Amino acid sequence: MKTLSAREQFEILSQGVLDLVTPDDLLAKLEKSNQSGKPLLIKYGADPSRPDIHLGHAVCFLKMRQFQDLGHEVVFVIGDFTARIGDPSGRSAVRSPLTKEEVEVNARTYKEQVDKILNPDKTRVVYNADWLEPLTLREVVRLGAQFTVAQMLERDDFQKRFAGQVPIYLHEFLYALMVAYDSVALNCDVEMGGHDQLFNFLVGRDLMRSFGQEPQVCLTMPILEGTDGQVKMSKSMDNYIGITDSPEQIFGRVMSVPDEVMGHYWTYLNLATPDEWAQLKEGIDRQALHPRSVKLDLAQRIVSWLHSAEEGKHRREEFEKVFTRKEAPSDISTRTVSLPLDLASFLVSEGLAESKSEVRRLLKQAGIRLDEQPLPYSEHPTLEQFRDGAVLRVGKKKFLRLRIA
RNA sequence: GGCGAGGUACCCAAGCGGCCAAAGGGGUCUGACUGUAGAUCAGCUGGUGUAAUGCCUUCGGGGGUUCGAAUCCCUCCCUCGCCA
Repeated sequence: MKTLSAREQFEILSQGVLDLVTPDDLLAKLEKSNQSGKPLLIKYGADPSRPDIHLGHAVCFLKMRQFQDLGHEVVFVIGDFTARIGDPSGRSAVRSPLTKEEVEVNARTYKEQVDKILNPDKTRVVYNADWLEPLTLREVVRLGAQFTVAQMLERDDFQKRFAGQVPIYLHEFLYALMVAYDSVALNCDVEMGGHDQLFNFLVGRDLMRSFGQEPQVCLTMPILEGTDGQVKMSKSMDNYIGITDSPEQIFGRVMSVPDEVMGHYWTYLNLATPDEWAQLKEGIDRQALHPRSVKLDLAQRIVSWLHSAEEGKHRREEFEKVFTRKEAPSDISTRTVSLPLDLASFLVSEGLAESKSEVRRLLKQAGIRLDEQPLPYSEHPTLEQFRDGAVLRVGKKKFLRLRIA
């Protein structure tokens, strides 16, 4: 595999990248690696407090996979030290510290998910507590002396919070230093992540230099918007598509992505080259292609990738059946009930509604249907009689088949 | 340490003794229209339900005043700013 020249590798690796600091450094490192036969070390910092990996992360992982396919090695740095301190990095909510056990469980989950995309043989997992824990205060202070407060405040997130009078804790500055020190401890060649991590990466670059190491190349990938098309994909915004989500979920979520950002899903996730996407886009623009069908293709591709081609095909058929032709899905779970049925309690216990009040609300708005007939509102909704095997539908997406005991 | 401004529901934010389960945005959810998208329009958005100006939980925590407190008082905790 590793027959490509440094220049050829560079061409592949620099594709789709958002920041590359600096291209020359990367090329030089690739050349050196080619000569010595020693693979480059690609660092990726993983946050063990959030073990759910979604398509936003996948953008980076796909790039890392390319590195691996060219013979290089990926190191996952599990930020267990950081997680056990509790890191508010960015988000307004200060995260609560995790126990050692929680970190371990999360790290394992993390690895399992990552293996869906990366080559497990070329993926190493390390824990940053291994080198951060033994640091003495003296050493920490010396790290701090490498940077000024003004430098730290350069970070966009800090700036915003400072201006918005939102607290910034002192240890958040240390957090950037710790991430940087990880690079020193590993003496890595490349650090990868989302664009929002660029600041931390650059700190790492500086710090490595002051430790007399060859500074790392900082490589960031564009940030994939969440399914709302507004802000970056993240669990906390609930706009994410998890790579271990069910095929049905993935398909539905992809379809809910606004057209405007669909191109990012195609290109960032390597499902189409920029040229290929431009063609699709052009087809949509002159109405030769329906945007819905392009999105259906996208959803099918993503499900096929994360699950299987059969699943992708099946999900597409199901989707068209349920939402285009308004039929019930073929695989609805079935409940056997006895009459008369107290609808409110039933829906709550089945998890189809949050509370009985919500059931009443839904009824008032004609949001609950039995065999596609909206059920009328009543204070105590009760089903006296219905067809055996009737389909109960709550809102758009929740279905349940009812059998009479 | 001193002075000042704040802490309200999922988020932002009004309220400053009863008409407050708490205005207004945003978001979620439902319906219409659609391409399960977006935009638009309409509605809903604490729980319970003997259906009601009911009961329970909710305006940072605790205590108090009052027939009655998100609103007044005391105390504690937290955040922001200025000065040191």
